[in-house]
Amino acid sequence: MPDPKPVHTQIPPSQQASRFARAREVQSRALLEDYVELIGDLIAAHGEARVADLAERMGVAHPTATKTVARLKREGLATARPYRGVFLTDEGARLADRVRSRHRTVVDLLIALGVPPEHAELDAEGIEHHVSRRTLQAFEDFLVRGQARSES
Amino acid sequence: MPDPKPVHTQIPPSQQASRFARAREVQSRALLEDYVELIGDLIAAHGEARVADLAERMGVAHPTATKTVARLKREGLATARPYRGVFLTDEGARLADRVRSRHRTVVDLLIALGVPPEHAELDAEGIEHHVSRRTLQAFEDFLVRGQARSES
DNA sequence: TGAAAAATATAGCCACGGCTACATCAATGG
DNA sequence: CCATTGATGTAGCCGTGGCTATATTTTTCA
Repeated sequence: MPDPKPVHTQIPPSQQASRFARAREVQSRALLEDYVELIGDLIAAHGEARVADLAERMGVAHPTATKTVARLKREGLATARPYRGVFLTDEGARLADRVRSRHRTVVDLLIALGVPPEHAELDAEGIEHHVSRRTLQAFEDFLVRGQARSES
Repeated sequence: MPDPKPVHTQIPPSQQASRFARAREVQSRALLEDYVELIGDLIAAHGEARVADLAERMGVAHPTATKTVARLKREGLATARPYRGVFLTDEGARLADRVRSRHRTVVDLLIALGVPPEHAELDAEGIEHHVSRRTLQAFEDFLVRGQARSES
């Protein structure tokens, strides 16, 4: 039975607005993060990232992938020459590492909480982008605590 | 030091694509969920939900709120007559309850993991929409376990 | 009561992220 | 070696979700 208490109206409107604003801002970065991570993975696995592979793995048509790559270039995260593969800038590579690490932490946390692994992957794909540094730290601390306990 | 192992390329492309597809699908529902919850809160607090209040609390201009309300009507979640307030259909009200309850669970979980409350609210606003039934259940079970321990 | 103010609606713009259809380039193999 | 095929790029459409500017309706109060 859900508690009908109007949680949201108990805080100042401006504060609530800024929460939503942040969520929107995160959302606009999420796609770039996913692409950057995927590009990094493909380069590590095959030495290059082709637009066709990006499209297939993202589950979109290739013009969509091309467009997003253009945006990555605009944002200084990737480089690409026509009909050649896509590569990451230093900044893009750093972002890819952070994203990959955060992704793993989120998945590990969900699994530690009892979510089945495949399910954890599914949910993590959306959740991860909204996990701030501070929250990520809390996740890592929790995982370390759990590990210490299981080792004792 | 981030582990360079290409997690993402170790699974079949089609499976990876469906994860992203799901995340996109969730995203398209997220805004509706936020509005429905907010409308429910405003009605509970003030007896009605005005477009101006929705806009202020969502942190958008009011034409944006009007447009979203139109979409809520199309989706059968809300009703509204011009220059009158916005109200929820039965389906909208049920959704609002589910969303509100899930929101609280996510916030409680984050706090239980050591995230400062205000920070928990901030991150939860984005995370909650991606928490599936299965994962939500795991969160609730974890919270119950923690409560049982603190009571003993 | 009727004019000013506030709330709401409408029109039209933009960027993003999907898509299909079509054009162009590159790689392969007959 | 060049023609076909596959990969990539380009054009142009759509819906969403922002915005500003302007019209309209409702409310308020002098």
